[in-house]
Amino acid sequence: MSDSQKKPLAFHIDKRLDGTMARAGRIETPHGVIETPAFVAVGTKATVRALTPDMLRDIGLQAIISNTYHLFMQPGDNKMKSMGGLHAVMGWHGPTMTDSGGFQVFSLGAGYGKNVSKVLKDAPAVPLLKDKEDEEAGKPKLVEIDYDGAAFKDPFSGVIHYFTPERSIEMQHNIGADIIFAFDECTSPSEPRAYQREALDRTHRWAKRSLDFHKSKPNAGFQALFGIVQGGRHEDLRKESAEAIGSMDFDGFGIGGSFDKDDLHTAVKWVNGILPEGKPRHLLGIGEPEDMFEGVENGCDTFDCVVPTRLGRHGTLYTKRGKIHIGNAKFTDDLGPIDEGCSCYTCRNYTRAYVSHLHRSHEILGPMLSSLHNMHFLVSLVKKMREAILDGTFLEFKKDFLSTYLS
RNA sequence: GCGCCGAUCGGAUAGCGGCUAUUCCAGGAGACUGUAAAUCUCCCGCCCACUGGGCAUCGGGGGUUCGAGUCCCUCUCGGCGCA
Repeated sequence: MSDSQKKPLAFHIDKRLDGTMARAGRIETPHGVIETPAFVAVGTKATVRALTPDMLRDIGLQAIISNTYHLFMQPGDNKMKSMGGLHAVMGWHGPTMTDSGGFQVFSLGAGYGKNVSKVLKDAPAVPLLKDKEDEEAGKPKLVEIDYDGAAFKDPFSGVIHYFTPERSIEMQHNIGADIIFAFDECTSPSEPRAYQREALDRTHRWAKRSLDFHKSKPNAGFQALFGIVQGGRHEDLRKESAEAIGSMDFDGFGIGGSFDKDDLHTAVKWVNGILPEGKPRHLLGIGEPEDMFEGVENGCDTFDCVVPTRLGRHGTLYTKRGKIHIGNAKFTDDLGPIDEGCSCYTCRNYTRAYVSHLHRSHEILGPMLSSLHNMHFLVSLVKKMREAILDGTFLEFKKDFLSTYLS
């Protein structure tokens, strides 16, 4: 096999779960295997906040996803390349991914300065449109989107940087992750259908351009490119996107954009019913336990989310009985572990009272121990989903876990 | 003893005649889903028929004024200076 034909990634399905779309598999990358389903840690600026690679490896984390936009801004994609690439600078020698910067089209654009999440809870469509008008009148955006790409304004220097699909892929080649993503437009859930329609065409054009550019470079031999399905909360757009993106020669797929909390599973099912079965599917930015159960059951293989580290830094910790605010007064005398029966470093060595004290006194170890616990919780949870698929008990596991967790 | 400063919500502060007394910290609670996030929001004198309203309040007392945390007098306490 010549270099140009060499595959940067292989995906094997070990087991499918009857009656569902769930599967357990293995993604083979140049830096190792990801056993799926798997939770991927978000390491935006080439660091998983407050956690070292050793800590991450010890809890069984398999892969880290970094961000092209943020690494371009600082320290620069060329600098990343000259420093030896993502794996070398981070000291993480396992599989890696980079997001294309498409999410920042949303978070720094339509979502800039607003209280809008990509996952909508109890979302009525009408008030959102009103909010949109109010917001548009006031705050400036940091992103302007056009046919070819998106112009990002550096919030500190005011300098404008123009991202095109080709530029995003070039930067991701410089950064050097094992799996990279096509440049897409992540739309705000508050955008009307007409806008979602328009943005979807743009995302599809950009996907093709990302793919063409990628395939023209030798990096295609050792970096895998995933295309991203969009379409918001609309069934026809989601299906159309899955058809369009799924028919292109990507190594795998990302499912992005905004969802309704209540029927995330439906949206995922529409898409995964169409995407080719033999390629991995990554559900972008989704990471709450209940959402990942739905994602796995409906055919997603990998997930990433900021939630374990962000919540950890902010003092919200996962337990089998739901989330707790460790800084609350009621925990200051609690000599139990964060989560009864948890085997993580934090729970093996420290009490709720101590972790509470660390947060209340703003000690850096508080966010560290909390992020570690949360990451262990989610990584282990998805790993258990994998085991439950392999031994055929996934649906029971899901029921048991959620009945306690959501009570 | 004399003189000069100062005393504001648990702590630190703003306020220099005009309506609901500022901000920070501490305290209480909440939010967070491809990270502009070690961030952000709300509460923090008392009471109620709590999308509002009532009553207090700026060391104590008295005064000037339509109106005083703000001006005057006095007392108490603290700091500094002089004896």
